[in-house]
Amino acid sequence: MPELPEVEVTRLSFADRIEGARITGVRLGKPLRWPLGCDPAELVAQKVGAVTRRGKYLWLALERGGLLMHLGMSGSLAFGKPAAPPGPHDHFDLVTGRGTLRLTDPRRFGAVVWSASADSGRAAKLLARLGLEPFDAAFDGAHLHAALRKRKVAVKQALLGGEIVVGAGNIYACEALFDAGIDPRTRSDRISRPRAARLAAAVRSTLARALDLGGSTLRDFRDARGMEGAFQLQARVYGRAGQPCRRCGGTVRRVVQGGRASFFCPGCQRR
DNA sequence: AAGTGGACCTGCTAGC
DNA sequence: TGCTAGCAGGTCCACT
Repeated sequence: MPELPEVEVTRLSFADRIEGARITGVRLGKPLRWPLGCDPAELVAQKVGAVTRRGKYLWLALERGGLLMHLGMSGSLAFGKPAAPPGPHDHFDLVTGRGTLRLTDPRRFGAVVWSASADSGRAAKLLARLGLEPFDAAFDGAHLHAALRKRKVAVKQALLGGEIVVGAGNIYACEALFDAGIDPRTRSDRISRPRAARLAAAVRSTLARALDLGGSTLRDFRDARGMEGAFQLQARVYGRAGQPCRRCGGTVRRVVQGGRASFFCPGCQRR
């Protein structure tokens, strides 16, 4: 579910409230993607530091190490005062003096992993392959063009891979390619320099707009305050197969790439 | 080495 | 109404 905008909106909705809070308890539910990697009792009495984001991962700094969190496909975090009794999909509670941070994740593709630091140990291994942050000044047309030229996959897959630029998942990769007028099936090494520049700008503007709108709530995404996103109401192509393109009136198509659905307008997007 | 497909897990929806 | 197949926002890993 959560792509960069949802993760960042989540972060912003609880980071300042949890920072400085003292951990008083930890509750684990069913196993997530990876084991926590430490004795939960070791977390108790530690103070929570800054909450930062790298790609779709959140890093909760603690006094000794920190927690790397990922929301997977169906995860969401809530942070609030009296936490209700855990439901069947609540698999991690970090209880603090200021409230409980709770991970709800029906599919359990998400994770909470302890690491000695963000750039060593388990966190470093998970973050090692990530590409540039989309809002990093270094992510521009030239960088994207050079990176795309080295690969032979479809441009949509190159975006989703996260090794060139992080943050665009299935929704925003489709939307950015629409904005840039590029067919998602175009081979990445056939994207011209000007088109790469348009695509880089489209990735940034798409993610920025989604951030502004609180992300996308397709079914159940909420930020840590329980607020839904509104970007899905503005999607140009994602989830709109068979419907008229909002720009040219043509019919939005759905194809499958790498096992994932891609949506595009054949009239507006060219190879 | 890069590209591809399977794996993980649960819930919801459309169609019979 | 009830069952089933197909689909879903991610990404790691094994295999070619």
